[in-house]
Amino acid sequence: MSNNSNFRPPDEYSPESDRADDQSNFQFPEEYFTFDGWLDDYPEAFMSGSNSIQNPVNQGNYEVNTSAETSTFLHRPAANESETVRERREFRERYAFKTKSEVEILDDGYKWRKYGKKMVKNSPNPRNYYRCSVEGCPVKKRVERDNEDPSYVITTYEGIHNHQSAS
DNA sequence: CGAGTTTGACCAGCGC
DNA sequence: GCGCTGGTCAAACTCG
Repeated sequence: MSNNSNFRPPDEYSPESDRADDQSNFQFPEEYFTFDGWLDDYPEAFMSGSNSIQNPVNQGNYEVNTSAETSTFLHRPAANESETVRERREFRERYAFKTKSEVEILDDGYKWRKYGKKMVKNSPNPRNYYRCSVEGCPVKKRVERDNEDPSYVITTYEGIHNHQSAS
């Protein structure tokens, strides 16, 4: 089991190994990190090529590949004036990643319990809903395959963990 | 037997 | 209202 207090991005996974503590077969995918969210606050750090960005969701650090060729933003936030405070807050607590992976169960250092699955419009792929299995922790995530390129998995985190990495 | 998953039903928000 | 859509519930089921 890992006791890493920092968030570990979902790409820290290899199809050969689905255990958090078994890194023997670990290898980064060629394009291993993309991220969404907080375009207002993070583009400079992102574009400057720094290797680490503070994760606004849980205050951990992501180790990121910030090269322009391999990084893209997903779901640019609506930047209209009518955006309400509530909408803005909701957005800030939501964070999405696109990861090249053959499997959808990505080990990110937390333990998740699946609670739903849904076909979504305009996509042949189902969306899966997970909740952090730590009691009282409000964090949820959604996992679905990229409609455009099914070799990618899009993981959307929502909420802030009220505990350190579990499992 | 307990924990997690599956799956259809249910619900709430939104646009018409 | 009404229907569509996305999100959640929960009973039944599976698996270790």
